[in-house]
Amino acid sequence: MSQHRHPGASGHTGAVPALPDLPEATVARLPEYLRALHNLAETGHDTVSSEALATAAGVNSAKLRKDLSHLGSYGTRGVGYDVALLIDQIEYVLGLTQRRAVALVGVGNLGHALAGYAGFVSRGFRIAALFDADESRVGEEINGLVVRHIDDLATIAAQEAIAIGVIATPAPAAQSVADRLVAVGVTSILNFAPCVLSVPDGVDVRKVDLAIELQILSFHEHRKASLTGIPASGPAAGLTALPGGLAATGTQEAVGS
Amino acid sequence: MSQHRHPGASGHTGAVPALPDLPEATVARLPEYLRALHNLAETGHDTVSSEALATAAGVNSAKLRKDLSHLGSYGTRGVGYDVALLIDQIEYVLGLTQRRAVALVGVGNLGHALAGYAGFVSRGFRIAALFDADESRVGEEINGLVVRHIDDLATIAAQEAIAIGVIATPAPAAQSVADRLVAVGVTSILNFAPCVLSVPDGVDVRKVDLAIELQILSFHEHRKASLTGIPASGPAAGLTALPGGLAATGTQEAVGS
DNA sequence: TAGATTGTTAATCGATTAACAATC
DNA sequence: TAGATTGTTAATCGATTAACAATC
Repeated sequence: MSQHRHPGASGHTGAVPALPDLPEATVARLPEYLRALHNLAETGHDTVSSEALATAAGVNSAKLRKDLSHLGSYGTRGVGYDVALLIDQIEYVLGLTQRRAVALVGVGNLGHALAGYAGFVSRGFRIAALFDADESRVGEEINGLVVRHIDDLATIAAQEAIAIGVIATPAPAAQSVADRLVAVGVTSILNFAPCVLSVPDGVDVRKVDLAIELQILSFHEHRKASLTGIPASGPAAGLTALPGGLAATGTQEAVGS
Repeated sequence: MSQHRHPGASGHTGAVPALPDLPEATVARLPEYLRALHNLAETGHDTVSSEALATAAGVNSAKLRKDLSHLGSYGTRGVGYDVALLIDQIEYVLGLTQRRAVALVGVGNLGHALAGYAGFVSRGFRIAALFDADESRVGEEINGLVVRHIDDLATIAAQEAIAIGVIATPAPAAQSVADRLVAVGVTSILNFAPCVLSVPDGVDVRKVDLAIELQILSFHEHRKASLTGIPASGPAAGLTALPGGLAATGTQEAVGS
């Protein structure tokens, strides 16, 4: 991840070049492009067309070009995009030129797994501290890190310059944990607890609710069953031919592998 | 979860009433309303206004009323919504009147945690089978279920009427697992592997990528730092006052707790 | 030059929101 | 009836998409 001067920085007065005001939908797709680009780089490609990159990222090429156009113009007409340059660009925009420190709160079932998740480390982050409110878990070592008591959050947050807090506690504890994270200056929270968090302006919260994902899929199962006229309780309904046009959930489109 | 006849079922000819054609954005919010309604029911409320329910679900009331209007009219003007009735309604639409069987493939770090995740069971699902390709993991018992070899998928899928497949394998294995799931009739897949899956029309895929969530937060951290003129590497930037209008990420809005 | 592919335009589509008439 | 709150309308906003001029 080399530092890369941002080209959209015009006559801005701040000490740091302002980032382009990217649409949220674009921001959410940039990490997917980045992942696809790393795959391409590893397989020896140094140039890629919008069509090929779009396929690898599971979007259509018009959307990809539109998204990239918000970053500035980094393609070459008639040729495509330089893979290494585009990686640098996207990593710069996403703020991945520094490895951000993550604090994980709640080392139960899910928290344990997250603490050991290699993808966090390989994609730009550093798990800097683990916390729990349960004394019986404090002191346990997970993946080379010792679990601290949540009361030590302030001390450790200052030491480690925590940029992002991850909440993996039960729902009833989550708001209190969020309040503590905000109090020590954390302005980005990833919440795995199934509840709504109340935070001040300027704090970003993203929520991942595993049961909700299944419930959304359940709706589509139910809908497919009702369309084919097969009773919703019938087994093996999935083997029946379906009318087209149902595949897209807004999450992924079918693409050639 | 009582069976509830769907009111939007007009003169449809199929054996099962057709579901209303809900906007995807609405479908994605219904589970959040359902969770909030269950909380309300548990705390003794039998009626709720759109304003109160919206707050509990982290959306504004206009959006909530609009969403619910797609299901039909279940509120009473001047009074609000009947909590129990609305729970039945939403559970019906989401297809949660039956407990759907889930097959989980990949019992590594994350898969282990998912296999023990209580939220799946408490919110309408049944983990019916665990699979792995690694012989050393086959036979292990997790949460009362024995891990089977992925080659046994066809046999067990037929026995258990698997409705949803969850992929928690490393990325290189995910496409092959998806192909196998589709081959045995699974038409809904939740993918935790960081890669794009190629599936036929009629198969729904939702993707959860934990690193992508952090990268989106990283973008906003980077952006906040650039706006305040504080170098992106400076610690404790979060304690600085920020210009307003930055809180919403499209994922959650600030609400009173 | 001819072929390929980007970056941009403009049309379309879907989602959000405020306001308020309907109505309990 | 008066007050409260829904369901719907219409305006606005943001995202998607196809098409193609620009240009390598």
